[in-house]
Amino acid sequence: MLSIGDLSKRTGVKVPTIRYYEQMGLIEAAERSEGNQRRYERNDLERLAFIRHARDLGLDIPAIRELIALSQHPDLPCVNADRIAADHLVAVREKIEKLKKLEHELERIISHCDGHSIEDCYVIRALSDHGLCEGEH
Amino acid sequence: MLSIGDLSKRTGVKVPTIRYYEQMGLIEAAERSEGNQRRYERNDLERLAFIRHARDLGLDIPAIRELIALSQHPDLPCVNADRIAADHLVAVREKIEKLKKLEHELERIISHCDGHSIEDCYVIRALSDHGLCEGEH
DNA sequence: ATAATTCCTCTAGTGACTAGAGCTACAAGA
DNA sequence: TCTTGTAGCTCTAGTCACTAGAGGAATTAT
Ligand SMILES: [Zn+2]
Ligand SMILES: [Zn+2]
Ligand SMILES: [Zn+2]
Ligand SMILES: [Zn+2]
Repeated sequence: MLSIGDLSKRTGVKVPTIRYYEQMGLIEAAERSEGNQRRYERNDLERLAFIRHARDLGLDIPAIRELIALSQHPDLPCVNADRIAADHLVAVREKIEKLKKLEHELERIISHCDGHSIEDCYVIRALSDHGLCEGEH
Repeated sequence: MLSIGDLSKRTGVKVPTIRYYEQMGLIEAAERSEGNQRRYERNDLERLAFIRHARDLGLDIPAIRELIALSQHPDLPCVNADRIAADHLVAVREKIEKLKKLEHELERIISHCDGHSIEDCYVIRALSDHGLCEGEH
């Protein structure tokens, strides 16, 4: 039987975050000690590691909730789980694309400034006028 | 004299967002009509376009506030403005790096699943065990 | 004059936590 | 056994950059 602090140390998930996940329905409400403190078992540890890993990979809470639900029906086909991952990959790629455009534009803007007065500053001028940009954002 | 709705249409910034920018101190409190409605002039339009463009480039509100303050001292050297842009570029690059790692890991995970049952699903297995990952996140 | 639209302020909600207040439970040492 | 210190509990509010909605007033068009 682990306290919430033990669980936290072993998974690297902070104590308030564990309580938050319980509130969000990712973790079942834990058993309680006589003094009303949460007590966890080994499978809670696995569940929490799963959640943490999914979060580290950028999945949001509704997606994780769905994956947990799916993982409890081992006989079902896994298309839905695969789709969640694939959709997330698409979203990640879109973010990368947007950020690359920003990176490109920022590089260009910064390199065009000679670093003298604000009056001539290309950074300020570029911000004032999107017409100076190469692409859209 | 423009109403807040006119300003919104010409800049593409939504009406509540304009009021929010005023509250955040990015725009000076506008003059009011007899009936207490905001009335804007041409230079408010430029200011708002500046803010919008800076936001589109991903700058946050404190950074924009600082850039606006700087832009009102044309004789000062522009190192601080350039630094804000450069710092932002660094942050953008860091985000891109993180997302590329995620992209790589997600691609790998998805391609390893044969798409049969949940029991064998590589997506679920990979989420359960970071040891199956190639990198850190 | 009336109706339709726009405007006002204020509050609360978003996502995924984090911080803090005020209180209680538990574990270890004297 | 008592005491102290750490860890736990609940509840509220704050983060960021907005967005949505309520309830009412002003403006514009017909
Ligand atoms: Zn400059
Ligand atoms: Zn631009
Ligand atoms: Zn699968
Ligand atoms: Zn991993």
